Amino acid sequence: MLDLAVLGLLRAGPRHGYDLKGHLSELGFRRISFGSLYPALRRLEKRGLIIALRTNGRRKAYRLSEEGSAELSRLLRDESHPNEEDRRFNIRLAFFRYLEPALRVRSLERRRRDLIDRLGSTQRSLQRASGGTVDRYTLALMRHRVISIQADIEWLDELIAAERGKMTPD
Amino acid sequence: MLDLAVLGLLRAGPRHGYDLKGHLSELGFRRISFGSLYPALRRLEKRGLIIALRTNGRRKAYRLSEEGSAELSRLLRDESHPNEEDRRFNIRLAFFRYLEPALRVRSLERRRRDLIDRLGSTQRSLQRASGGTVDRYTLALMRHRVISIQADIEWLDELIAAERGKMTPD
DNA sequence: TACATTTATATCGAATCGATATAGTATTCA
DNA sequence: TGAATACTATATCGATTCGATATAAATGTA
Repeated sequence: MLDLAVLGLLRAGPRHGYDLKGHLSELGFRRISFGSLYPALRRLEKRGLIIALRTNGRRKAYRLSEEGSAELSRLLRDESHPNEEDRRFNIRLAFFRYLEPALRVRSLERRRRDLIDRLGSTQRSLQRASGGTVDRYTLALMRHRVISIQADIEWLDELIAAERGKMTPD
Repeated sequence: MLDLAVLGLLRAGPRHGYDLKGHLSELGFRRISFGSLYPALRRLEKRGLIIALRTNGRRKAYRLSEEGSAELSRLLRDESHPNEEDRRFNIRLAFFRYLEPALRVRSLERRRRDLIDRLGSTQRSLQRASGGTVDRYTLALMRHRVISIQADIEWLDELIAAERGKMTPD
């Protein structure tokens, strides 16, 4: 998942570790730690997906290689994750411009299906729980979760509509 | 974090691993894997916080010990996590009934402050980004994040109001 | 009876977290 | 000027968590 984020950021130009962390925070992925970021960079370098450009002093900038660019495309396209994690979808979305336009709607619709599933199961457990079995905090939590998922679905619908509008400008 | 969830669930009575996983899913924590759950159970058992009740066959049920109950209280009270993870707050909320009532509002207000901080920094990076530097997907992501955080804050305000209303029923 | 599904525990390597160490560079301000 | 403080930057460590997979008993069903 970090691999995806790192490759995505480097697509726009070379950056060093600390810099990447800053940009990840800006994008909303605040909780990615250096303890995963630096190992990820070495991992990607070893696989030849990124190339270290030694700059002044200790600072090491990395740039995306050809293979790295190909791997980024592959990760963005990747449909092997049914019921993908929220964070992973968000990262993919942040680099959607690097995904072939034709695959974008497909990807958004898959996400929509996942959320609809999740909404269903959350609503079912809420119904089971409403029979007086759970306390008010748990109930509040479950209700809020339903509302959040619904809001996410509506937002996705807007994204899908916008994407369709762009595809067939009639 | 899993420790908190496991202790919280066992507070209500003995359960075995698979059962715990099911209840965690019901509560909305769907992505907790057996690869973390079973090690967590052994960890907690070794610390004497839970006690294995060997039932029929391979099935192992666990019950909360006195020390486990104390540790649960400690974890629920715990204020050593500034800017706590979303999931962790949600787990704490799910077991709020085991937190001393006087500390509940405090805890909710701390969460509110965290979210206000987060809203501020998200809005600031959105503003920086609105200067035409980022693509529409990233922008959509950032805007949605702002709206989600605002919704979370409003929901928290309801919880706080309800909690206050319960405290001073005049 | 034979087969599939569900329940249940377990393990493994890899990824990630959270805390901490280290050190160079900038800023502040007495 | 020099000392203290904050920020930039990379790195490492142990513990936790993930995701995939293995195994097998119990249960459903054709």
